[in-house]
Amino acid sequence: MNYNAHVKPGSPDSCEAWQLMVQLFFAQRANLPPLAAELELSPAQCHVLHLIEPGRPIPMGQLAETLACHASNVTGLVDRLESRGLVRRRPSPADRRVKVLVLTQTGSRLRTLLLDRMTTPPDTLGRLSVSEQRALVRILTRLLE
Amino acid sequence: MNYNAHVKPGSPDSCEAWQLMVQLFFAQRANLPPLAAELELSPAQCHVLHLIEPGRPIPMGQLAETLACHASNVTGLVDRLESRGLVRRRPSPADRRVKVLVLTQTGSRLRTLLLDRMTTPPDTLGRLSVSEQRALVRILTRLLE
DNA sequence: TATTGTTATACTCTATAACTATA
DNA sequence: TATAGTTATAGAGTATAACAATA
Repeated sequence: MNYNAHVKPGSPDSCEAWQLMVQLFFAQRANLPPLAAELELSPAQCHVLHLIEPGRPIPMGQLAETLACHASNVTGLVDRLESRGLVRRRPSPADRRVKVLVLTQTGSRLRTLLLDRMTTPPDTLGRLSVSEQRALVRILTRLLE
Repeated sequence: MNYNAHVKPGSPDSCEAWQLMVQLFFAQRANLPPLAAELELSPAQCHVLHLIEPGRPIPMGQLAETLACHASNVTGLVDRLESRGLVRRRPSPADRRVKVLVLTQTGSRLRTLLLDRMTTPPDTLGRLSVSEQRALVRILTRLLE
């Protein structure tokens, strides 16, 4: 029998840190629906809007891959965003099978509003010292590499 | 005209830190469905399982509040978890309108498995120094207060 | 009367399978 | 043949409104 079967990789400190991250993730998960509803968006639509950067068309397939969902979902998701005038499908010049997504001006404005609301830090973050806030920025930057 | 209407509260550093957090949140949002599918759970069911701690019965209404969703969702969510033998509804002794949720032994084991997988830190976290990992633990702890 | 949870309904999200157009 | 996206279908997640049981 392999007694190491359930030994988790990672140092004790990194495990402890990630446990706290998971707490934050679930808290944020509950946070998104009400925030999205204020903008008359669903959480999934927020995710899509977050991923389409202004001036950076993205193929639908790449969106499906980043969302880790089936391509058929993206069709409906984009249908609804397009019917609201937030995004547009454009044929890709390189490969006529591919459709790329671009934000409309309305979509771009709503995206800015969304990100502005989402990235407003909670009060607890303001209670950290400036040096702690900078340490957090440095650490998170490396986590996202 | 109020030119401060769109000025975001929080120091520049805390805003920058929270922008990075939002990046992590969306990355994790895409991460959950495949992880949940391995355990034959949905993301929402994972959230519920995370919130029901073993030996700590929780009223359905409180679950709805923490999930920030309507009470009627919890009915269906719990229906499916109960039909799989993961949780049980129990009448509350204090108020007969209230039903509290408890994990079954199977549910408790699956919850442990879920949290174990979710809290396994990504490789990028292991690349931080031990002192950085400890700083992160200290900071996240205060964020969650 | 107010509150907890359920039911009925409608819409969105999601995966699977079959399809169309293009490569 | 293989790939990108769509359509059809079914099940899960979600909100609203009406309801039953209890407070």
